[in-house]
Amino acid sequence: MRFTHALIPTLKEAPQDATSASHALLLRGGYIRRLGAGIYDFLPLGLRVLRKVERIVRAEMDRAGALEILMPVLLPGEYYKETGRWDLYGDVLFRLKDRKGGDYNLAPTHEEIVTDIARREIKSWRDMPKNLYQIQTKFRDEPRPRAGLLRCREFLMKDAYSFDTSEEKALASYEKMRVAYNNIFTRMGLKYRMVAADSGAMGGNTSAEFQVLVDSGEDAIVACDKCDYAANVEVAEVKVVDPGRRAMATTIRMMKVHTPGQKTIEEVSTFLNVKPSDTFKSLLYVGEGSKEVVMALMRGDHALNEVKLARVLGVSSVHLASEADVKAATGAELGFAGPIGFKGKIYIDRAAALVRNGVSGANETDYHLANVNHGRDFDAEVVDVRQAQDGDLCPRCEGGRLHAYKGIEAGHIFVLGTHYSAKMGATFLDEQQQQKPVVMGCYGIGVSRLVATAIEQHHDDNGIAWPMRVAPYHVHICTLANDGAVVEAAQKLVDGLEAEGVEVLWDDRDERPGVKFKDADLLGVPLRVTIGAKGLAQGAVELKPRTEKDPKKAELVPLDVAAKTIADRVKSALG
RNA sequence: CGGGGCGUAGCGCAGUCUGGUAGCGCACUCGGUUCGGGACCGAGGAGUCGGAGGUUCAAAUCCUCUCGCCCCGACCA
Repeated sequence: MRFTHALIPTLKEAPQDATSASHALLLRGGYIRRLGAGIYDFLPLGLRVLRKVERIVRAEMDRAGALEILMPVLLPGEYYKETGRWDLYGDVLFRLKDRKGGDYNLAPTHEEIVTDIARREIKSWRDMPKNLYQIQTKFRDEPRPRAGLLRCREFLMKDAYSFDTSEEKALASYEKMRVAYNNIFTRMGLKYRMVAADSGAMGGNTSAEFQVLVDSGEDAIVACDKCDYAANVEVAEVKVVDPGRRAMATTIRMMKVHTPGQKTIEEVSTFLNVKPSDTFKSLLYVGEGSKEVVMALMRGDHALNEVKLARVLGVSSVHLASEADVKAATGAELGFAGPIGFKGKIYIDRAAALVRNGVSGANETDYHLANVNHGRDFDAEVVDVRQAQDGDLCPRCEGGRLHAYKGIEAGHIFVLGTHYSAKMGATFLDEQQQQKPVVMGCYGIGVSRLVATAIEQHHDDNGIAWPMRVAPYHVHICTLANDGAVVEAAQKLVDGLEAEGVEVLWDDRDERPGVKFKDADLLGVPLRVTIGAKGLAQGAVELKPRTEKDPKKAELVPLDVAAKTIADRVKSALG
């Protein structure tokens, strides 16, 4: 493709509202344009990348035995009403009416629709296992679309659904998808971890997320450096470590200390010259739908995991008590809450329960208590509500340590069980002629999100650096002059490469070299070939991988073998 | 939904406080000189100042309403 025939509107400056790297580079490189909040046009280059991601996903799904279908985006409202998600989904669901006033919604996901297919077409145990998938647009009226393609209101997703006769068989289908997903992320050239995840509102039990590791990621995950344990911090297990101070005398008298204005753990521990791990952090929480303020006591240097606390309380979610509630519950300003004298229910984290002679708030403004001991000075229910953090011992192996990573969720696989099939009457007859609900699994990959994710992981100050398999073109040729020899050499190389199946972008614009190099770096095609008088004088073209930072490090490739050499380089990168 | 910010040419911005007939850089068009990491000179084209209403002799600027967008939080199969 000649640059002058293409539509690649690059920008020197990123639009001001693009804050993430992928968003800014996709806009600057002329890959996408914004049409509205969370709604984007894919320009030719962007579509090429999207199609490449799709191709990889499709190939692995097909290889895993899944069958591609296409379900509509415009859905009669009855299906979501049938499972209750018409209401459950709330404002995230795009709803509309047809001319007769009938309810419709745009598909945010397709469990209902695929389950409808199953209940009509899958009748016998002989019909399973089956796995149906599609690559289709999804619509979600997100509370807050952001970061370009990372969180859109309209986006492209691959969603697959497995149907089995039993929980065990469903696990086998799930396992197949796990393998396929690993293949997909590996083929895309991404660094990722499969992590244990919260199943959330999907229902079901077994689930794992595929997190692409990038510093700008929104999800916090921990992974062991020794074994394969990895989890979203929302669900990460923690190992209780006995600080070895249990034997320490607990006979030291508790005493009140004046700590004017010292509110945070850091301030208090510095002020009293004690380690944060020898203090208690008293957090006041309110469960969803409750008015009761409860106290969660953490070791000073530990963080609380709200998902775990919600589970302990048996509620869907928890939130920190308001400042007014804290004052009412403790009779003190924020920062001086403590277990002693607290009227409400107290939960203490397992690690905090081991603290000896610790410091806690006194429930009195400007005062703390020293030499506080659980069991001696106050009672509390011992629970696990701690959030895993970097450096923790691995809960699964001996000696491994957890490291914290930031990730972007690019895929999620679930065993759904019979949640939808039971509700919608998707049943089959088993060998004993028993009518049973099919056991389902669902497996999603954010295809358009993956485009952005790949950039988040593969870019530098100058632009994108695509992995070969998802790059819009394999080779970017920059001709530095419009004279006969250069153009002739370029045309020959383009022909030679294309004959080998290599995708070539030829910057034939009448621009200065600097402009072409800057744009080449911005677009991020993996291999750049420079053809100019300098190289041609030596009978060669210059080859430079996008990832090579030093502009002088180009490799001279003799003209007569250039097509073959470069094509081989591309093929080896494509595997 | 709570908090903050922004809407002026395709992009980045100034002008708004203190009302006086819209400007800069890049991009674009034409002419010329250049040509190995975002060249230079000259001449141009391009704007309902987000929208509606109001105040005023006069509104990008002041007032009211409204729409949109971004960020933080809440939320996120």
